[in-house]
Amino acid sequence: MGEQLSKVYESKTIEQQANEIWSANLYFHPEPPADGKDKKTYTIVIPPPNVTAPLHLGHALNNTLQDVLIRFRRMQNYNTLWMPGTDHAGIATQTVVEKRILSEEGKRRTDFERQEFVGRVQAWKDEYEARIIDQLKAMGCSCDWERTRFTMDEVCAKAVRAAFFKLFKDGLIYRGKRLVNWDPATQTVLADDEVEHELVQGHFWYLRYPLVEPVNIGGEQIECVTVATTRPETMLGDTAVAMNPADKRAEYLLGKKVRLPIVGRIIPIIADEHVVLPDADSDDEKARFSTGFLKVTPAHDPDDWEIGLRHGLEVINVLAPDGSISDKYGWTDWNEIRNEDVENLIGMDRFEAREAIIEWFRMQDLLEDVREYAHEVGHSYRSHVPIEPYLSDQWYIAVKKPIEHLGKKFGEGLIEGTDVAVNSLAGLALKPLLDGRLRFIPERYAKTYQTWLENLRDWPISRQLWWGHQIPIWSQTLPFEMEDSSALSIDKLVDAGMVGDLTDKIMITGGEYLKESIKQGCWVRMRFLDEQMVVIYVCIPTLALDVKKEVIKELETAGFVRDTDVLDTWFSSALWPFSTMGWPEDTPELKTFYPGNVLCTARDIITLWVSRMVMMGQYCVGNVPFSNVYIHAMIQDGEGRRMSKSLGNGIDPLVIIESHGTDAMRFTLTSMTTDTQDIRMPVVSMTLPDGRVENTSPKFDIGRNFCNKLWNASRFALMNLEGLDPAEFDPGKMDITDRWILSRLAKTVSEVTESLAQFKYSEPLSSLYRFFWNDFCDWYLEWAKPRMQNERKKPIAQNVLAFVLDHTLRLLHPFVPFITEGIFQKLNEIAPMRGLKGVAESKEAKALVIAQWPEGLESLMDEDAEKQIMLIQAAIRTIRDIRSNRNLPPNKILVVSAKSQQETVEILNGNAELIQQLAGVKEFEAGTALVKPANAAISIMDDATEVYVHDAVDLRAERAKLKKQKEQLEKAKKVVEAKLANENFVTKAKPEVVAQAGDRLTELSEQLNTVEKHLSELYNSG
RNA sequence: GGGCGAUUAGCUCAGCUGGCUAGAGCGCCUGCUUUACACGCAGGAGGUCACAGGUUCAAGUCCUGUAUCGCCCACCA
Repeated sequence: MGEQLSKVYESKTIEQQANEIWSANLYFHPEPPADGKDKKTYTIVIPPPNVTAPLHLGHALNNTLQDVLIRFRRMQNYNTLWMPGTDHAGIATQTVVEKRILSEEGKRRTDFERQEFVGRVQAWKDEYEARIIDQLKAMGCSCDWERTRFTMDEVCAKAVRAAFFKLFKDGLIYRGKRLVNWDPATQTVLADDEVEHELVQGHFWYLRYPLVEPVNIGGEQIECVTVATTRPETMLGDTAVAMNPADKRAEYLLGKKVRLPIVGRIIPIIADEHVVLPDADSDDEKARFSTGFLKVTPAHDPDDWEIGLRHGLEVINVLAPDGSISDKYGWTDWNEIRNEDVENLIGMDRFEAREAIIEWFRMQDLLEDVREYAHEVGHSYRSHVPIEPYLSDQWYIAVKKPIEHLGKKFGEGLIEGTDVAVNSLAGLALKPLLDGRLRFIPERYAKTYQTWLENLRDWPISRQLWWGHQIPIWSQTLPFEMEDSSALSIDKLVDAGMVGDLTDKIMITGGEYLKESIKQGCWVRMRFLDEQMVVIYVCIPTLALDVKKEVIKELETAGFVRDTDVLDTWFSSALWPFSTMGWPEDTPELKTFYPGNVLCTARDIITLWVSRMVMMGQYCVGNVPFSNVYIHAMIQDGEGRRMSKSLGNGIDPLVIIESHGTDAMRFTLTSMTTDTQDIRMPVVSMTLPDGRVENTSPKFDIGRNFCNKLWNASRFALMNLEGLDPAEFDPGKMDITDRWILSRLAKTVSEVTESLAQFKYSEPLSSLYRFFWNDFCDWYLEWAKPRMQNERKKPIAQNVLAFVLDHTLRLLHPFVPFITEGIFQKLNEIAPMRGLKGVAESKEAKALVIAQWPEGLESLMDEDAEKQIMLIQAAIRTIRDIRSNRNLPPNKILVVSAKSQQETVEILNGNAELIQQLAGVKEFEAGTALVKPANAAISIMDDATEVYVHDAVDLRAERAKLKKQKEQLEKAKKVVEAKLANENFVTKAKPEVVAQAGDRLTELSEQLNTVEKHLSELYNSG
């Protein structure tokens, strides 16, 4: 016989004890089945948290939701795997470490050797990874900790190289130009989300560009075209002037040439839809400022870059990395155009040059106008200087290129209504959505995914960082010789037999080592710079093997250099669902647990992450990585703002765990999870016992109150379960409250099971809440109290109580795992054998975490019992209402009678004891022809049952109450009558709806009659 | 600019295929040391479901428009 539950619920102790049980038994560590198959599996891979910082409340939500699913399925006997791990988060992590080193040591990244700096980041990662894993454990996450991965660990790194190699070999990785966000102050590239937009009070300068030959438009001689710009200094790199083909002036000006001021470059006037037509009255600010002529600077503006691509314009870069004007970084026509005016500008900072150029235009009378203009300008979030779009070479993945050898498996041609090939990477991700193999919950998010993929552009994957997967490519620029220089393309070379497999026909001096590297599995590609020079790229599949090390050594001896860039963080994230399982090896894990079942994440990374995982899962493994994508809400504060460090409105999950307990936190988070896109959580501060002041939310009290109630109800139950003997159970001896609570339990089981399977959280939890609190605690336990004192009734009540408690714990376990496990362990000690012999069994389990999920209780549903109890409850509420209304003290024992129709009378009399117990009534009697005692208070129930509480009359209160009731009834009756008088309603509405209205009218009439009768009696009696 | 969403009680939210006499928790009011729980028990007040039209026998629910708020994506000559 065990000790009872402690008087006070202490979350910390309970959490610790449960964690010990779970980890000692490795319950979260599934083995791939020895026989290789059969058991159904359920897999979730964690969205790996970034190692930049400890977890926040959003993580708590995200991981709680996953854990609910995993625990639910584990109890349903699935072989469940929840794969945990963390993400190296390239730029974000590198930045936080750089910041810390700068503030603590005053050093910059460039003060370190690469290896040394990476070591520093590694140290940060080790610290935060450990903290994050601890946090996840504290949150109760039932991850398979034995399989914890990190996106840059050896297993994942191998997958990254394998995937990269595969893409490279398939010709999907190429080198291309791209405008990046350049921070001239720190001289680094910034990701888009590191660019802060600030409203800047700037100017629009209107610059005149002289035409080479004047043009006559409608009798008017035009000497110049005027362009409007906010960044005049970029004009040095202009290579065209564009106008909208719909512009009236277009027919005279298109194809004409302009002499670019200062530079003297002759540039064409071209047509492009992108140009906004001028309109002084337009709502569109651009149209108001536009002259209809747009200077095109492909090297210094993203839009212009696109225009340049469309028209094959020259790209001239006039800036040095520090933001000064320079002829050294891609000013291709410098030698032809150089003149004194331009040379004067060289070396000037971009803003200095801006002034100088404006001044030049002013002097030459080419500055037509200057207008004030407020606009958003991207600034570096680090140095706060305006960012400069800067042209650079980057690695790309071709996402729309059909992959020939996948045509057989995935099909060929375009997906209907799109320009996406089925067997392109984009197609591989899009098709499963369209044919239903991939589903979003809520469904609306499928649209985000679909539009993104349909409009996808090639994926730039290189980043100029040190922290990340270094690109596994060695390259060298070499001279080459070829007779037919007009055919400079890889395809042509292949055709000419010059490249082939690249095994033995390399025509580059000293190419022997390439042969060897190819023999070792490397893949080689070429890119021709011009007619003499070619870049040779060698991709190495994996660096794990010693033999590859030798290849590398040879390559490096021969002058090849490894690319210094690293891969975009999302590249390794895209592989996460299978890199964690050991791909490219055909591991038992991969065979057993891939593809997974559900991915659970927030909507902001549907495009960045979800789509890419599907893409790479299909491409690398040949199947979608998961069939369901559950998108949960994002947590905001009470004002609807995102929780963030800078606003100081964040809530630390560890603080809540400390103050309210993990289960309370989980309860609150899941109860708030409906399919809305945001959840608001009012933030207030609280003082912890040790004096710390921290943010919290009153919302968490809901969870804490629930846990406290669960603890106490269980404590009470357990106190009454000593000596329980299932052999003493006899189904025939169950009373109506037993039948009722079992029926309610059975319904709750089916509701919870069904809605959990549909990824609902708030719904099953509120079913459980109602069942546990309102049915079980408020009614069943109260009714059971006296039975526990009765030796004859006790065994039945005990057995039902134990069964219901046992099942309630099982149902609640996915949501509040710790407290339920703790109580379950006690229940096992005090009442090890449970089950309702001949009615339902309760499968034994050493621990709740692996106990069987309730099922097959349908036979316990009992409409008769539910109907009767509902009536009894209504009667009790009516009596309680009178008591409260008439100020009858709670301890005053009442005498009550009731008048009703036969059926009701029988139910009430048959259960008089139940009414007496919970309404504080000493005598209760119902009858069809009872007369109201003169001094009785009366209340009329919905079914017109009249309840008389003796010796409690208060004429004034009575009249007021009945009068109010009468008014309400009359109003309601009128509505129903009007409905039924409407012929359209009677003929067109569904028959059951009409019948319902009819019943309702009868009920209302009866009630109203009764009320009126008593009302008139009251008046008659003075 | 494109897309997605929200607007229901003082607060945070349910209300799914139209049938509603619109619900829950918190907060508020009244009463209560009822031997599991005051993190509790019993009772109660509180809503022209953002606004304007429309469809329908019937609209919180469907359609159109307006307003306000929010998010994502693109962009900012």
